[in-house]
Amino acid sequence: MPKKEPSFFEQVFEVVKLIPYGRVTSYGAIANYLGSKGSSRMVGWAMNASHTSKEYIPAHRVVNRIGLLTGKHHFTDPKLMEKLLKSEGIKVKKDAVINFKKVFWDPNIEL
DNA sequence: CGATTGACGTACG
DNA sequence: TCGTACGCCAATC
Repeated sequence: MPKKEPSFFEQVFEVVKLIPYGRVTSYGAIANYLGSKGSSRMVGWAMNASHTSKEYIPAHRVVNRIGLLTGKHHFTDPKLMEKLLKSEGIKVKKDAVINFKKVFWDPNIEL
């Protein structure tokens, strides 16, 4: 009975999948885009559920507001997150995104 | 159905 | 400037 309804997660997934190559965004930005600004924790929850999602969610492009890779430990391999980001031209140093402000992608503005 | 959790963010001391 | 406390809201146990 594949009766799935549009849940909070799907909205987060959609936005995350819309993140362009070589760009990153923050949990708060997504939460704000969904209208629930302040509920940044929900975005984190959604990402956790992304593992169960049928579609691939580039969660490595989502970091916290300071550009810190707080969610790297939730990946199959912690170093995978940095590797993917570096692979997209994003420099990562000590679990932090370099030039975060420059590569930051805000759905509220871009969309 | 109530309590707990959670990959954040902001406020306050 | 740094550390701690609280709020957000939905999902899971």
